[in-house]
Amino acid sequence: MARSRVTIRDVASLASVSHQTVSRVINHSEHVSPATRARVEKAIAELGYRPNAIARHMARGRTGTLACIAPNLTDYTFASIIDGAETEARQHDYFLLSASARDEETFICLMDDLVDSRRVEGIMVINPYADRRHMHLPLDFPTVFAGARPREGGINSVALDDEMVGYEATRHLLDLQHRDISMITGPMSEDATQDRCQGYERALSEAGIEPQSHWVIEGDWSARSGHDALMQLATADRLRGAIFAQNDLIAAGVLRATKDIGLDVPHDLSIIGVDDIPLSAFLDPPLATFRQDFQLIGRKAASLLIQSINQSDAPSRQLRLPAELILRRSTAILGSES
Amino acid sequence: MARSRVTIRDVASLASVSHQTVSRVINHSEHVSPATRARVEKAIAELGYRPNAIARHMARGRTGTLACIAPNLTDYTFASIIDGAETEARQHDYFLLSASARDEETFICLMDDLVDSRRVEGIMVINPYADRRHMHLPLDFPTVFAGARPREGGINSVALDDEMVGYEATRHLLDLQHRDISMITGPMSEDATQDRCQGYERALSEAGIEPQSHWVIEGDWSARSGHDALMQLATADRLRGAIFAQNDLIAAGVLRATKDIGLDVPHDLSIIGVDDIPLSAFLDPPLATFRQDFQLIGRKAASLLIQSINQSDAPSRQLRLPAELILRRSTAILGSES
DNA sequence: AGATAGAATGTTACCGGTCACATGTGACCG
DNA sequence: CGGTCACATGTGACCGGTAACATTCTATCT
Repeated sequence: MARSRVTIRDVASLASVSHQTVSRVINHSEHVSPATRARVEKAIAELGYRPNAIARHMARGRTGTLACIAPNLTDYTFASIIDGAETEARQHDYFLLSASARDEETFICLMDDLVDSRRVEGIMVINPYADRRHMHLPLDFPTVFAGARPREGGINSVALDDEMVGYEATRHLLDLQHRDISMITGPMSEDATQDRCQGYERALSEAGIEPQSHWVIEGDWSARSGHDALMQLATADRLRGAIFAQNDLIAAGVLRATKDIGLDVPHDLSIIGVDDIPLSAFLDPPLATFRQDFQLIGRKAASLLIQSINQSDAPSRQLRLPAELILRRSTAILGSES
Repeated sequence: MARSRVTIRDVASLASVSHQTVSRVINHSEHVSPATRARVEKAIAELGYRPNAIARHMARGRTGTLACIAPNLTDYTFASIIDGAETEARQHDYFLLSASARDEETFICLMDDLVDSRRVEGIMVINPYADRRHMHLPLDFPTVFAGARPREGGINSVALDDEMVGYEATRHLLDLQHRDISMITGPMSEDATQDRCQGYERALSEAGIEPQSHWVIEGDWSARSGHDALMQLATADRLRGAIFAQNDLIAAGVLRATKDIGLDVPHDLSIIGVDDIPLSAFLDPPLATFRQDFQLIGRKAASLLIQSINQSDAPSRQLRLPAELILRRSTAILGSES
């Protein structure tokens, strides 16, 4: 292929200048006379020269690449964060290399291949507490957590204010007169889950309600787990009032299950989720939820990461973003006619 | 940070060998005596040496990186393909750099930054006909299309057999005695859309049914477009029998709309989709659909790409994958009681 | 024993840029 | 008119590996 094996020295000799002058031209340096610049640019065009990114990285000692590591790339929330991060990164002339690390072992390998071999300048970790992967994070390496707050200080992070969302979701149900509010959670090992639980408990106790332990069922963020949890509540005859599903997939599973056992939402049961995934508005009934701006989380995370690469002494920052309540037909005042 | 600025020469001098010998050790070359190897390995461990990937790329003239370009990274189908590709790539010691190119201009920039500057060894393009982006593909550069067949020969591709799926989806509805089969499509500019249309028409004509032009409504793969299309059919009083939605999002929108106008699925209307996205089983009613194995598409695409990088004379291949019919409650025999 | 093959190891150039510094040139100054 | 300065340009080393070839050493063969 014609696609260039042309080097800076080829251009130099065609333009009868030194390779350094060509370098100056392609880097838009001052100190090049207009005449020379024109001559070099002509030569570049003539040969179809394009600077070799790898060689440049080699010489400059930086790679212009960030890595984003998530448990998988298909989860809508992860993918949106990555998408936002990628957009932001490219605006700062960085590329984003995304990798999925299903398990701890894969994560370790990735750290080795990406960080230790200096292929990337910084890493963004989505869901760092999925397992013990956070134990294998490199020290003193630019890092940002996206979608989760760090357990220890010193790490940049951008995340939803989970406690607040848990609080507000519960508050919303309380405002609708509900007193019997179950919750279906994500994995208890994750901080987002626990924080949302805390918000839930705070709202309940503020309302003078003693949280019942059997109101809380642990799920795993999947629709299937939501479905199963509702069935469990139904067979235990503990199904009444309202349900706070810690994400929309769980809520979707719950909705599905209500159909299966002939329950009317919101008349018999109010349901609220978190995330506002694209299908939430199309479920039956359309799902009330808290909208997270995942793209924004990704963009902010990337921008924080790039900042900490450029000035390593920058203090680390933990950003917490609010969520927006999206009212839809899955919640209603207790006892209201549908 | 301690994280290595250690070079191969540092290791060499500590182990009292030449840097070349160290290179041999880290590349598992033969021709290194066990004693020397042990000494070098000890030095490597002692210094915490890790080979610099960039320098290696520089010297070897290859980057070990592939690029995957999609209109966005959030669409479930795209993300799954990417996820599969990433997994496969890593098994072959490649990294996958994923980038989203919302528009043609971004796509051109990406080609420049990734291909012309030789940052990647091959590119995988998802949805190459989203706009005129395919016009800007590099010639003579390892390329594979994922999820779309190429319009001209010579390009590797892995895609669903869209014509077949269109045929079989329609066939399924015909088998249920339906004669009035509308279709809501993706953008007509995309080949997948057109191929599914062809399958639809073939099935109808084989059944001796003259396709009515008003049976076909163009959507854009979104749930919103499905919803709107159904409303359009309803107001035109052309709503009966069955609907073939060219993807599950459209189908989800259709289902939502049926609720809004008080239609019972499948009693009043049978609906079938394509993709089997995770929520399809949780819609109401659960959506009958054709399951695509997106992960597989991604894996095969990556593997094809890597093949064509390693032997540039390899003939290009166009793979077409089948889809599996997943029967759920959204279709029924015409006139059956629900 | 000398020739010879083959393994083990070293030497040097090279990948394609950038960096630090040296040099050349003309304008301007007193 | 010599000296200084700013700007334009060139030179060579260097980034950290790998490739190609050279060299040394040992074992085998005639």
